[in-house]
Amino acid sequence: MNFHLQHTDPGSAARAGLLETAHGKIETPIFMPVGTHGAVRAIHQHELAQDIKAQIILGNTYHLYLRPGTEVLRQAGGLHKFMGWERPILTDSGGYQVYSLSSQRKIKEEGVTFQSHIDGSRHVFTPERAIDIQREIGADIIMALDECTPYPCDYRYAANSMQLTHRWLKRCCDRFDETFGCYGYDQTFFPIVQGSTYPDLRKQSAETIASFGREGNAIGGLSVGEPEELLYEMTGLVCDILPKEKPRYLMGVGTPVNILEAIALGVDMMDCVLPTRNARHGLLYTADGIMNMRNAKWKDDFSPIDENSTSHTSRAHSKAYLRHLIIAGEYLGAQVATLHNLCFFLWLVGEARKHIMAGDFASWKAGMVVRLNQRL
RNA sequence: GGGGGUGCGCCGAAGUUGGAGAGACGGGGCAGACUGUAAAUCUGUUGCUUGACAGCUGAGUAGGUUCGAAUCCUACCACCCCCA
Repeated sequence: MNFHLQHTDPGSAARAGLLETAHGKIETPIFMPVGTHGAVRAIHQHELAQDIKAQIILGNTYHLYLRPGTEVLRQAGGLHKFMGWERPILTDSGGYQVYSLSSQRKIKEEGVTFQSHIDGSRHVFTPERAIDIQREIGADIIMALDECTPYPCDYRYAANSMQLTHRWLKRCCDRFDETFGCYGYDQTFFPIVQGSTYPDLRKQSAETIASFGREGNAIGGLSVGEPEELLYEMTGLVCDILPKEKPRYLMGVGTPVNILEAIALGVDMMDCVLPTRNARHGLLYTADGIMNMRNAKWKDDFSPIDENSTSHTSRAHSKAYLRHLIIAGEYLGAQVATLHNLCFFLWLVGEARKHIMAGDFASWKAGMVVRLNQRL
């Protein structure tokens, strides 16, 4: 992997860069659609590439390990071939499931024991196993196994959890460094900063993670319900410590405003289920605010869903029609809405990048945030 | 034409040996939530008035019996079933 900064914004910590992976280049800052099971819900790979112009997508180690399983992925020649996606993929390690499936897992020094949400069977994820599975999935960027702490989280727990994540990181690195990609191309490995919402822990974690000297670094444990001020405070604090010349990935963020604020703080990569999940639930993001398509006020509004969208279906179909599809529970409603939201998120980071290159990101962002916060 | 049955909420549907229904449950409607996806999910609300307390109206229609009726009686109306 290779990363080089192309431009830094004079009015903020924002930067534009180019990330090169085994499956192609990524222009940063970038938003990465989430495709947990080897599919971005309601979107086909063709649309993902041609319409949305996604440059990289996510897969999930825990979910892909349970289904279809590493044996199938190996036979397929890796996730890229299995799903027919030739561009970069990043896999989350399962660390988020330590948080989201907290009721059915146990954390020990050795690793995490999960009870499958599918059939109740027990599975052990050690740091080594998480790396091995991600080798078999074949993602371009693979993540350390961490514990994504919940919010709120008491100091003592946050500190102990962070130390455990750091010890796991050492084991992940060792395993990664003594193994190779299964399919003839290189993979890269990102460690993850934790420390909950405690500045001293975040600082300690960021310094520890930076000391490992990996090719990129991630910030985890945020956007789990904490106030946005804390999200920004922790992100800014950590970005100031993580090396400038390496990509920074803020995990699980966020809303369009969150994304612009994070970019301003020096974040290069983000992912979030919000554009896809909310689309399925009828919530659309536009440059002029959010629209709840289920609201009765769209019932007879035959104007385009969003005349400025880069999504052709958002320009071709009316708000009234999309509302009808969503209210009627038609699959097409989820497809059109998801296509819309992802096109918007990719458009937004693309614009952010243009303005960073042009040197007027900060002022452009200030105006956009006001527009984005509107409710249509 | 004769016989039988049913009739309350936006819809379907509980409940009554006569004793306080704004009335389970489901659907629909309206609104909200969703941030490294156990989510095409979840939550609230859904007679009228009030910010709330509270009050008002309400069991097809009109009468009757009774201390008291959605529940019993009579007539009428509507719908369903059977016979002709």
